[in-house]
Amino acid sequence: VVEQISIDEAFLDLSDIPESGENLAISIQEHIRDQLNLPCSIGVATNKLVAKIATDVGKASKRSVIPPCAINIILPGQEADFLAPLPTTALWGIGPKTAGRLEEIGIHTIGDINRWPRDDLIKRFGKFGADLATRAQGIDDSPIITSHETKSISLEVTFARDVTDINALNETLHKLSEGVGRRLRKENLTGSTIRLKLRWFDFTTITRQKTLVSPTDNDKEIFASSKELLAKVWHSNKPVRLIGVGITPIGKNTRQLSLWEATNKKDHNLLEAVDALHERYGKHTIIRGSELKGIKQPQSGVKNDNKKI
DNA sequence: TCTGGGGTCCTAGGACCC
DNA sequence: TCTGGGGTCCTAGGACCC
Repeated sequence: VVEQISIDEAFLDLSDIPESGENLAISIQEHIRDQLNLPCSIGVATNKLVAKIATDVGKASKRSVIPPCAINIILPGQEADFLAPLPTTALWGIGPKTAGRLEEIGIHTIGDINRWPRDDLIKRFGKFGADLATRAQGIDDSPIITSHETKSISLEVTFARDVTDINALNETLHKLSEGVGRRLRKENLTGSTIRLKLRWFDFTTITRQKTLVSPTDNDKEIFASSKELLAKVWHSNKPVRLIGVGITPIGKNTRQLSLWEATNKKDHNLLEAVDALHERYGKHTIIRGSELKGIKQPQSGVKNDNKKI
């Protein structure tokens, strides 16, 4: 039973395998080295929380050796003792802000959390405080989750130089909207809330969102909404550093009948055909002319691309 | 330590409905 | 017509993770 948690990390539930955790860890590490020629670190414990931290601690302790290939095993019953001396930030969910708040009341290590009255943690941090108290003891009964649904899709870019030109911003928005639409269709998903993200030149960041009447996977609709949101917040004297488009919440593509069904279907088929061309021959194979009205044609790639239709 | 490009989850306020 | 309670949805932002 495997839960992938990022591009290069996973939880494995080995409880039904008779072999010892240590032997399994050694053989997994060997296989990865032999077959992929890659280093990896492994933590073995009775739950995900402790296994993850065991990996981090093991990896850090072998940092001088390159590359780190640690195996760190925490025996049942040793969880709290293992965690006690570690800084609070070793715990999932404690970042710089929360660590700062804990420091203020004299909590520096996970052991300190453990000694602190649970009720007071709850008073200060709410539900999160209760969680903290439990996890500081090394208790975690969260299950291994083998599949997860996509909950949102977003794309964003940071400009090399801050942008004030609304046409340039719209052009970027258009490309991002296409990218988001493409991913939706690829995963056979639709979303109903379009979110615009803007980072101004001074690094302040805002988001603006709009919920559609019905879910979509259509570039045009995503672009229209994000463009509308941008128009509401854009100031000619406020340079933009980053712009992004996202969609949420996500549902399975249950194409519902609507008054515009015929148009919708045609549009959808067209987009899927374009997706297929892009996938097969590259991004500039085909460009939608009608949507580029009033928007400068993208410069990159077009010049040397004789496949453009 | 910071930046960048993804994500997730939580909170809080407001609108709206019954 | 007004008040109050409860629930849901939407919006915006923040903290955190890899």
